[in-house]
Amino acid sequence: MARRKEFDPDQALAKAMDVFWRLGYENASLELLLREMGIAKQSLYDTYGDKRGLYMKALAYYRRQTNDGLRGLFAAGRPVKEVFAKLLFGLSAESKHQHERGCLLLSANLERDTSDATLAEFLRDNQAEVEGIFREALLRERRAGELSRNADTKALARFFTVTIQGMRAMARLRSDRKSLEQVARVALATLDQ
Amino acid sequence: MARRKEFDPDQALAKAMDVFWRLGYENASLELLLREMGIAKQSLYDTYGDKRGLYMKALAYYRRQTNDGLRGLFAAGRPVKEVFAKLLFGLSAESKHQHERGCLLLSANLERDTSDATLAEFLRDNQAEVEGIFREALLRERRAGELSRNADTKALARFFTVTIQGMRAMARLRSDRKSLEQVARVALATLDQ
DNA sequence: CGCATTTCAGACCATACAGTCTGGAATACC
DNA sequence: GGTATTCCAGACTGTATGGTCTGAAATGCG
Repeated sequence: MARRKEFDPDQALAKAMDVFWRLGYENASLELLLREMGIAKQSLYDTYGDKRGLYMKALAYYRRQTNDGLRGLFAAGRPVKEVFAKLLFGLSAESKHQHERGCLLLSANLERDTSDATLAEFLRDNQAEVEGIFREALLRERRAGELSRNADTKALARFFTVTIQGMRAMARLRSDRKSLEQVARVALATLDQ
Repeated sequence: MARRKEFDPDQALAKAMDVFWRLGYENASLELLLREMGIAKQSLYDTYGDKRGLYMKALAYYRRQTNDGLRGLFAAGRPVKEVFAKLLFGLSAESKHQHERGCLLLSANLERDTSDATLAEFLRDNQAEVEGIFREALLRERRAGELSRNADTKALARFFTVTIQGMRAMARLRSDRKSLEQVARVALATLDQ
């Protein structure tokens, strides 16, 4: 029988995610990844395949974490507008450091080679998932009569995923809470029709 | 005296911009740049400094072109909402190829190293410029009484720069005209208050 | 025409980096 | 305790890439 791994694959993956998040795929050198993960090169290749495999696993990890968080926010049964407000104002109030990191998946989308079909599919799927979370919450609210009967829940869900991405892009450049909150207020007003 | 350049620096720059636009900074190899620009390596270094210099000049070129276009759109004196509609629906109707290319400056923002102060400053400046164009148009409209007296022009201007960036991010992934138009409609509704 | 100067072309160099190989250490089972 | 198996560490390799150097060609002015 063999000896056990000396590191926790999930914990090391979290570290790798952190590096990719800070630096992007290209600028995250294997050397730095290994140092931050605290494992040997061979262990990385044994456990995650190659750099690309590690990257994809890190993206999946991030996605799961983020979307579970979203589901938690909307599950509480609070008014949807309140939850969106919490989301957008929460984003606005993040630290400069967090603003600069932005969203790992948004960065992945914009730095990716457009011919990378696997990654594109993964990101498309994620976008659909997020839209689905938003849409279900909006539908619940509409059924409960809290939202206008003819509100277009699909359009609104898409609109908010787009708005969040736009805000993340802006925040990465200009970590200015006031400006972000201005945008948030305008966006939230679309729910009062 | 010396001989003249055998190529048009501006035309070659446009070609370089095209390459960066398609592939991003990292993936645009010097070899490909030279091939597409149709010049020799030494000429590139003589004319543009180095790869980074060429990149920055290409970004500036793109910015000038894009923002001149924006100014032209808003200058015509048509109702601002109509112009924003033209902008957002125009974006929605672009080809898949155009959607995949997205916005060079948005990509630059998201693939950049966060410690790159020069590039950050350039992009911040551009964002302010775009917001300024939007804001002036909104102010004109408000003075003319076409827009609610207490409309927050600064907030609206920011909101639309954010929306466009979000839509560009989404379009890069999912070139789906209908979805984009849904988002555009929700966003445009913020102007009817 | 001839010279000074700049451009062009491509060989050349240094470096960074992903990925592989090798040898030794640790560990679980017999 | 011995042995098979897996892990760890780091040397090594091949390659791609940005950037420099050298020499030759072109060109404008005197």
